[in-house]
Amino acid sequence: MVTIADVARHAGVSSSTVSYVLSGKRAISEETRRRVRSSVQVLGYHPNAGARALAARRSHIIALMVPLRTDVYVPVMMEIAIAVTTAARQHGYDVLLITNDEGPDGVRRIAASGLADGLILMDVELDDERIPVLRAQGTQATLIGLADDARGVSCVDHDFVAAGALCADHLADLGHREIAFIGYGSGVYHRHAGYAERTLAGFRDRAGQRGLRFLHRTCEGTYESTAGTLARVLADRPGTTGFVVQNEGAIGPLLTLLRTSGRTVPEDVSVIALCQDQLAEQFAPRLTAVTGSAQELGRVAVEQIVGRLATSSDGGRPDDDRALLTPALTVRESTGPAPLLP
Amino acid sequence: MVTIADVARHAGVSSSTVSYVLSGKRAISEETRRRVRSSVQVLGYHPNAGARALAARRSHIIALMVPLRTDVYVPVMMEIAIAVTTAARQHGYDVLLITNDEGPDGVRRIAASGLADGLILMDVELDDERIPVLRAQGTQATLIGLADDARGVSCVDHDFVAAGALCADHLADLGHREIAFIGYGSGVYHRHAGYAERTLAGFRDRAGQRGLRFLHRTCEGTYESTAGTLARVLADRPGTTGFVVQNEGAIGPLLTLLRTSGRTVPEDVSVIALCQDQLAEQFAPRLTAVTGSAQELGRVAVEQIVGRLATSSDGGRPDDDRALLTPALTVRESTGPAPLLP
DNA sequence: TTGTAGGCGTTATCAA
DNA sequence: TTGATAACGCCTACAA
Repeated sequence: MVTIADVARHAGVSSSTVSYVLSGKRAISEETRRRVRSSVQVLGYHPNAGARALAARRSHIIALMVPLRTDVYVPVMMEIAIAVTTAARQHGYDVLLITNDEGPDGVRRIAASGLADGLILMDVELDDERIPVLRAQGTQATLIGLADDARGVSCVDHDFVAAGALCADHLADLGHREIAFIGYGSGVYHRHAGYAERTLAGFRDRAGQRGLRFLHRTCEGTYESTAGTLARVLADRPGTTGFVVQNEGAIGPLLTLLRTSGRTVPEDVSVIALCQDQLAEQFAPRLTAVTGSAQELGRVAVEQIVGRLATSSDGGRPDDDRALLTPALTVRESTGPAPLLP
Repeated sequence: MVTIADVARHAGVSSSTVSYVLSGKRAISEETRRRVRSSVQVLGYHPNAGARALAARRSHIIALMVPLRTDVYVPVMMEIAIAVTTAARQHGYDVLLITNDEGPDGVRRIAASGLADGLILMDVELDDERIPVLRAQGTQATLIGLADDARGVSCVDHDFVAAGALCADHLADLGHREIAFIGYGSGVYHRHAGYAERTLAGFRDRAGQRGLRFLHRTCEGTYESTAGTLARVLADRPGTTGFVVQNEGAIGPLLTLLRTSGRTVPEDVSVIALCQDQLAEQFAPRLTAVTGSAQELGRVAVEQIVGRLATSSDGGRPDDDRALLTPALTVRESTGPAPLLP
């Protein structure tokens, strides 16, 4: 292993000079800097992470706590995790992956051991046990999602309320009057998953303002479940001409079932999805969709935690930021003007 | 921060005793062990990770390098990542997430800094640049996937050859004689992605042995692409009664298109998928599928790397293990006896 | 069975 | 602008 002392010897300077060249924390003559840099290159020196963490009292690691549960749409989680990792690297941080099932103890372990300088928590519940722990330990953290009491942490999430409203507006603009909202399975709502409840609330409010009649039905995301849901919808409201789908697994079955039942999209019924663009593009017809960027979510989360870490290590008290990312509507082939009344 | 010295004082012993109680590396009287354990509890002591890594010259961290690319089916990647994380914790390791785009330099950085004790590489290419780096640095590693020259590292992967053979056997057993193999996009084969090539090879060989006629067609996994692929298949081989699909995105479209074209599954044609069981269950009819366990893959990868680390820190030269996980066939509703000749 | 003490590689303070 | 040097917290060989 090549150490800072090796580099110092090779460059003919003291090890502290090497350290300062690398950290940029004090003025170094051009000549010395050059020599040191070159020695670092030649010897292939990389500072020992443990020693650095010990001396500087910062590990330059951010822990990312991901859900084990898979009722969340997994590709989105992964996209966020990768965005976090990429963004973190750009700020000089590495990312430690830990799973939700470690719970509050996991948070304690990571913080108390100094393994990570801060945490990013995914799949946050409104009343999340980990948040008090963070406050108690004075650990810097960012939540992806919203919580009831988020004092002492930062938050970032998609603006699901706006996303729901966008769906209502788009269908209303096209003249639809009877809408069905196909949501996630009932378990998701019972857990009070923020994204599901807030989307629905945003849709409901805007639908009310625009004079839409609508009903909301849960759906497990399998073919059978979707078939059952659709049958009930059409029985309860035969005049339904617009569908909002917030359930990745239900999209394919829904399109198939509509076709089977003799309804053409978008001439007879319009379908708008709340899902990734990539997924929306996969169907026929390609789906009009409301989307939030997972990449952006990860990037903002990293910026928040890095900001908190910086001000806290400068002795300051970080602001509790709250960021809501604006969703975007992309109109494709699955929505069109409401059919004329028969 | 509570240190080992705090615990020692609280328990009325020396800090080395605390260390030994925690590591179990020397005999400790029952009484002392009890007192130390209780002090650890009371004070909420967690060993400082940096100090530990520095002194013991092991970080107890495994780095997991994941692909940025998303033409791999993402949920599987995530499942592996989570399985790795969970399994690693059971061996006392944490997992550092790094992305493929760091390339060989990333491997160098992680190894030279001592940030991680070993690496697990996903999405390995046959001629992967990172492998020589690993050998050069003497870094312990496990590949998920196979490489041409894997000396100095361990490997684990699904037995895709066996998976392909299982598909051929199942359809042959049911009396099918003309089969179409719907694969991934051509880019995947041009990259010589092992899983794609090996599955095809396994299928081809067994198909030959069993006297099946078959053709292989690439497919991008969109609706349009699947439609084009299917049209060509049916034009080239109107007598096709069996479909093997190794492309998650093409499954839904294929089923829809078969139905649209008046073919009933499984009475007219049989469909067998190479995909996760969870996905296979989502369609109607539920799909007969050949599956490998992502969880198992992650678990074995961790066991391999932990094993390597153990023997190497004991001064030994680790074996280069090569594990192939046997896939399983689950018969569901999408395959049945070949129709009688008209 | 337990304690003492040196060292792991960096950072950062204090001098020069 | 640069150099010594004392922490940082833990592990482990050596002593007792």
